[in-house]
Amino acid sequence: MTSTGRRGRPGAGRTLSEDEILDATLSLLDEGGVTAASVRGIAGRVGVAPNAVYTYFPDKTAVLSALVERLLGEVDQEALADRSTPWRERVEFVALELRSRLMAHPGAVTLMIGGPMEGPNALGIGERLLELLADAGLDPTAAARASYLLITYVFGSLALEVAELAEPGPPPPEPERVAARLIGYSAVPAEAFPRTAAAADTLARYISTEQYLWGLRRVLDGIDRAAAPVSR
Amino acid sequence: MTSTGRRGRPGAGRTLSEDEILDATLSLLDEGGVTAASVRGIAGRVGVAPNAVYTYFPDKTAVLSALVERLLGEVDQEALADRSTPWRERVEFVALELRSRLMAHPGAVTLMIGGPMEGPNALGIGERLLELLADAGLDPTAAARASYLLITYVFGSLALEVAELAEPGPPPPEPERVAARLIGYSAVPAEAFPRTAAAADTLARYISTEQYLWGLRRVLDGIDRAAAPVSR
DNA sequence: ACCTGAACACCGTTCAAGT
DNA sequence: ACCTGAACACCGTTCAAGT
Repeated sequence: MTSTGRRGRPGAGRTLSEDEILDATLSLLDEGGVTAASVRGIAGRVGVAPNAVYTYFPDKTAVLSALVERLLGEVDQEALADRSTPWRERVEFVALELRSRLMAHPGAVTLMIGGPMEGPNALGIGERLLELLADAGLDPTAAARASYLLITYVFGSLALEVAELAEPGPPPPEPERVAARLIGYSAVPAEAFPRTAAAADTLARYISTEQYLWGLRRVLDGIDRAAAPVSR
Repeated sequence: MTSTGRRGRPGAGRTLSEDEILDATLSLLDEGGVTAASVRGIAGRVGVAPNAVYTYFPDKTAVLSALVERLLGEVDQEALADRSTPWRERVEFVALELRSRLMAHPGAVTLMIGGPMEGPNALGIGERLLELLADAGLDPTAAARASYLLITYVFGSLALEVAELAEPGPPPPEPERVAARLIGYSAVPAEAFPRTAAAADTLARYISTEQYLWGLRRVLDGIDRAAAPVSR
């Protein structure tokens, strides 16, 4: 086949692309977690010497930041900006979308909270959020604070949810139980921590999508109350 | 001086203690960030061969987990359990305490969210939180969810706050500006993201302790509303 | 311009050997 | 029981050399 074969390199011109490197990085991340996404591993997967990666990216963190930006590009910013639906619904929709897209790549969540998100996609989402909160009646100061609160909640939730799977090899197939295990699902001594044991049981029964939405709605309630301090 | 000198080892018996290893780990974490807290670095600091660490801990993650547990032990659980003060004030007090104690060791925050917190101190704090939420009138299911929400908020906030400093060498001395920088303080193109640029300005002006408390109070408002769905 | 081989300064962990 | 030296299988990154 006349595909872009790695063999028989034509003496000049690039045999790779930034996107191919990001593809390889993401697949390694999914298969083996954060530790598997090494420069040497990436190079090996695309069939190139380790240092060839540095032709495309200045260093490893640049590769990972670019990957984060690409994943954030999948978020539907128009849904966030659509004034025909109530602002709370828009937040809930995008929060759920962000969760499902990112939990498909648990290793990437660790990367997101590990560094600042300052690419155009990250800034775009933040900007839409601020517009939306203005729609909700918040003054600019409250909107700034509320947007930061929402970002904190969403990424904090995902970080805690992912923490349990972060450790060995490929991620286990039951992300729903994570929230429960985080507060000690497996082996909580019920004598010493009776309420914790019962709570772990509760959170194990309710799937974590429900928990995620419940928390988000409490946050939105709090923002709502701040938005209308007089009219009620 | 007849201090516990590392030289002239007495042929038998331990020259170290778990606590000495944790002290060394914490100081390395504070001085050089997460990457500086290596097994070889720890061993070097306590004056021992790298593999001697494995006499005291099974592996590196065990060292880090023990350190996390020790830091959580500094939290005043009695303040959380003290029924003579209103439940919201108790949460705010401990949330502020947790923030000041952990932001003194930014590298440790990364460790906390990186893995499950399941030591006795972590479980103890969770248990006190559940008791407190029962005091607030929440049924066990709502209390389980609210406690998870509060944990998410506190550690999510700290994780985002610390993300900016995580990168090189010793942490910069201005943790107050971090929140602002996180959403692009440094170089937000105001033409493309006008609200973000203005919000960054807002968050830069208000110190992040205020932002932290503002968010916490929105969360508490939301929980409060869930606690009393009928009586108002 | 892009890729390679070789090297540098690191990792965490294991193992056989010494006391 | 505790520590050491040496080794193994890795890292990210740099540099001189080749096309």
